[in-house]
Amino acid sequence: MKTSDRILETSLILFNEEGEQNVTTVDIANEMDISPGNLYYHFKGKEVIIEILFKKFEAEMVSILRAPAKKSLNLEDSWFYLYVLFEEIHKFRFFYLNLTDILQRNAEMEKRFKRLIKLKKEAMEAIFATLLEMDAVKASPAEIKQLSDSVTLTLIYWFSYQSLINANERTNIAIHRGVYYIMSLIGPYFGAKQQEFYAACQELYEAVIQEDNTGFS
Amino acid sequence: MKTSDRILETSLILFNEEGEQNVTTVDIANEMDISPGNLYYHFKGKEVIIEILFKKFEAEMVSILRAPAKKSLNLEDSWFYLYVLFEEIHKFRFFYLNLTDILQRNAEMEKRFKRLIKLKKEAMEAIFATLLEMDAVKASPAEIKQLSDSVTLTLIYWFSYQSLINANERTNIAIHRGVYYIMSLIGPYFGAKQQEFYAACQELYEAVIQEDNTGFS
DNA sequence: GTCTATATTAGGATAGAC
DNA sequence: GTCTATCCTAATATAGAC
Repeated sequence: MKTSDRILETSLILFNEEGEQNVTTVDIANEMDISPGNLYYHFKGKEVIIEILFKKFEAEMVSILRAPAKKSLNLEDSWFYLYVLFEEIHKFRFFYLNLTDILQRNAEMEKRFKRLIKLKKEAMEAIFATLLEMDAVKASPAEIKQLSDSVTLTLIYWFSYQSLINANERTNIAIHRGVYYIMSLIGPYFGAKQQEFYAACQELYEAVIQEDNTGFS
Repeated sequence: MKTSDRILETSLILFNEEGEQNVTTVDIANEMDISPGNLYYHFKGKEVIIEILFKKFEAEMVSILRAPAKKSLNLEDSWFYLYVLFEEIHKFRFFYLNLTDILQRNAEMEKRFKRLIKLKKEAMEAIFATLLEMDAVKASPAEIKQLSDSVTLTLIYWFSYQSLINANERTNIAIHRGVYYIMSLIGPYFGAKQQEFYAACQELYEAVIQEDNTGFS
């Protein structure tokens, strides 16, 4: 594995674990057992590393977000899709945990991140449009807008919120909780048949959290 | 006005406007036309200033959050109460815009902030309990828990979210949007009569935002 | 209480040998 | 490509005169 790739990988791990602000270029170099000088040979500095990590994240996220527009998702697909989204965000969570600060420092990244949010909202609207067509969900256009907004907000801040409410909880559980939280935002708008699905998910959710907590998953 | 008070006041303003991390002790001193040395005569450093500001915020917030437990709020009161909460949070928004970082640096503050969130959630549950009793809202205990959670999350991250979605918007509008957003979370659980109130609020909301945008408010 | 001047430190960054 | 040694800068903090 090339040193430059290892730098990116190590940076991402450290940023996620310690918080971007608490990780210096020297920390990254130490973790890898290379010299700081070597790190600077590969990248101009920390800011550049962050930018490259952002571009990776952006590329992955865009390809995920384009999916619902291409192919209609049914209720089960949509549910699974939320897991994919949460996992992607968790993979680059350092970014979300210090959003204000990171974006304040980099106007270009700010612009692109905001575009990403717009995409997110549009993906949600596309999903709801499909669910509406299938009569899985019953809601007015205004309610759809509102729901998409709620889901988007939740996706952005879920892990921050969890670290306040359920600190040090396992990733899987945090994600389960997130998916279930979003489900219950949509709950009131489900059709009669989907209410059953929702209730089933509720049971599943309780079970999974129970299981995860006992450490047997 | 005493210098030490002016330091606190100026710090709060600068923190809110520029972001805490972008404001140094020298910046604060410059803004006040005093020397950095003078600032350090009054406070050991920036961290201490932040702690004192937090304690002020905490005291104000606790007294606000205790209100619903003491006195039952009807629907109109609850709506007004949200404004009060949003305004208080906005007054100390620098804190919320860099939560992860600030709390990471100060374990004591982290503990107390988390306690504050718990209080917030309890206040919400108290409100919903009252609305439930008055038949203004119809929801299961699980749904009440979920709603309180949603409202709490929204209160914490609303201004962060707004700065991503509607940057540089006027405070009043951001707060109106926030209150309306929360209303629409509760919307599906309103009783028939309250639906009317909700619809009226919706119109009011549109009007106020229109008015504010034209600059005539 | 307030100032000026200066010390300390940490993090970011570069030069030049190997 | 990698290392060692060193520099630069910004932010924090203190000493001592007034």
